[in-house]
Amino acid sequence: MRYSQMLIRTAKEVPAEAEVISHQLLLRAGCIRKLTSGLYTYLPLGLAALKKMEAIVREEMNRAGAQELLMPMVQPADLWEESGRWTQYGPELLRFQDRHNRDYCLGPTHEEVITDIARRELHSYRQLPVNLYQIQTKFRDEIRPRFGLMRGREFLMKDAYSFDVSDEAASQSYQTMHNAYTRIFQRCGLEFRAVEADSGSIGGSFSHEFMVLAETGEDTLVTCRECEYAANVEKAKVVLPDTASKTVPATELNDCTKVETPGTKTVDRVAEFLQVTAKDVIKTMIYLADDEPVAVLVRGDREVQSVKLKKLLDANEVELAENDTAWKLTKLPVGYIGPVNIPIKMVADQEVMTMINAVAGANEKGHHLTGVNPGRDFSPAAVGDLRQITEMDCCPVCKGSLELTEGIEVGHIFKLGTKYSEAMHAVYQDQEGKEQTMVMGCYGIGISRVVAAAIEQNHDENGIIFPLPLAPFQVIILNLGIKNDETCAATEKLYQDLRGAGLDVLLDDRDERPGSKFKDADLIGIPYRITVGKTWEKEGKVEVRTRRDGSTSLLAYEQAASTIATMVQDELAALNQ
RNA sequence: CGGGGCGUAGCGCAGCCUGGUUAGCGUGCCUGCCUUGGGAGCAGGAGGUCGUAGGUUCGAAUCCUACCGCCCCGACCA
Repeated sequence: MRYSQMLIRTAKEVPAEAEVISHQLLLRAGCIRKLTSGLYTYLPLGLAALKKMEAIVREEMNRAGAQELLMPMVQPADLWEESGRWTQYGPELLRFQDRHNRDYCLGPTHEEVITDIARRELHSYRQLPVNLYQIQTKFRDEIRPRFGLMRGREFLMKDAYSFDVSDEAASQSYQTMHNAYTRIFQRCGLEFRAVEADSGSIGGSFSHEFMVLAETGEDTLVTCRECEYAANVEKAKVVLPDTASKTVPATELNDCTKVETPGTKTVDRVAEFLQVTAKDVIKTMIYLADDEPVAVLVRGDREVQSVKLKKLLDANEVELAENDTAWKLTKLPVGYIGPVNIPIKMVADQEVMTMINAVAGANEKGHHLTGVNPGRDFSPAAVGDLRQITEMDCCPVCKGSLELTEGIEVGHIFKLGTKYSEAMHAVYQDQEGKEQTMVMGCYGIGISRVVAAAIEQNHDENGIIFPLPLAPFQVIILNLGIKNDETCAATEKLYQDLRGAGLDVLLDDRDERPGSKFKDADLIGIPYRITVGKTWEKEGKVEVRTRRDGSTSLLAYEQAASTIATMVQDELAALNQ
């Protein structure tokens, strides 16, 4: 491609609307333009990167034995009613009607449609296993789209669905996809982790998220320094140290006593007032679980992990109640709520049950209780792992030390089980001719989000640093002697030679000053830059510069094309192990 | 859906409080000269329903009302 003919408009200034770096750089580099909130046009340069990612995914999915198909983006409501999700799915599902007043939605995901295909097309165990995938635009009406391509409403996704004869076979399919995903992100040249994850509203029994490590990630993951354990904090299991389960003789238990604690609405204030630590206080918070108030107990220095809470309560939605809401619903004094004789449903983090002679709210304004002992003074309706894991906790697998990192979720794989196949009657006949329900899995990759994540992870003050496999162009040639016919001929030949070698090349043949060309080349993040200018005129040499580390070397013009072609091919091959 | 902020040239902004020439600056764009290894310089030029609708007024980008759009916060807390 010739720069002079390509639609690339770069900008020096940072658009006011962009918050995160990938969004800023994608706009500045002329990769995307916003149409409206959460909706973006991919300009030629951005599309080129997107296509690179798409190709890698397609190649690896095919290698793993999956077959590509393409499903409609518009889906009829009746399929969603069959699965139960028409009512279950929230306002993220964009619903609308056609001219006949029939209900439809824009597909945020395609379980219903694929299961419909499966039940129509797959009837025998001989046809299984099958893994079908598509690369499609999805629409999710996010509450608050933000961060450009990271959380748009419309985005490009690869979604795959596997159908198996049994749970064991489904596990095999799951593992195949786990391996394929690992290869995909390795090939992209991204630093990533596969972590154990909560399976969320899609349902199912087991799932992993693939996280690109970047400071701006919306997710926090925990990894073990000693073993392979890695999990999303929403899921990461807290194990209590053995010492926590010791039994205490009844004589060491104090009586439960009410004390006056004016003006101590926070844990820290109470602890200070009563000369204890936050670890001695039971924190009681009022959550709304599907609009029902629930008291949640954690130790004073801990934080509730709402995803864990949601799971324990088997609720669709949990949120912390606003102060006045809590008061309206429970008539309990916020700041002085405690577990003893509490009139509403109560659940507790496992750790709370090991506390001895604790401090807790007395359910009376300005008063707390001391000498509170779980079991004797209160009994929660349920006890479980409810709190957020910390770096002070130990690995649930090997007891090693843990590290917390930020990550961007770019892939998610689920073992779905029979949730959809049962609801929608996707069955096959086994060897005995008996009807069996298919066991499903589903596997997504946010193609457009990977592009954003790649930039979040790979950039500097000068702009994007595209990893070679995702770069819209692998090489950019700068013609700095645009007025010199010989220089033009030389860049032209280099351009043709590199293209002949199978590389994606951008030839900057614009009549611009050198400074602009250097700046643009840096900003759009092309991994290799070849400069043909004075040094070529004088010595017959061209300069090759690596975008990532800025290292340069001079090559004899005659060797340049073959040398660079080899560099690019070697680098790609190394990632493609 | 609540709270806050912002809508003025492609982009970044000033002007608005205190209404009054032809609405301005930087950048980008066009033309010419000059320059050519890290976003040069000079000269000339094009480009605006001041988000939309209504109101107040002799007069509205400016004051009032409604609507629309965009951005940020509302996700570590008892």
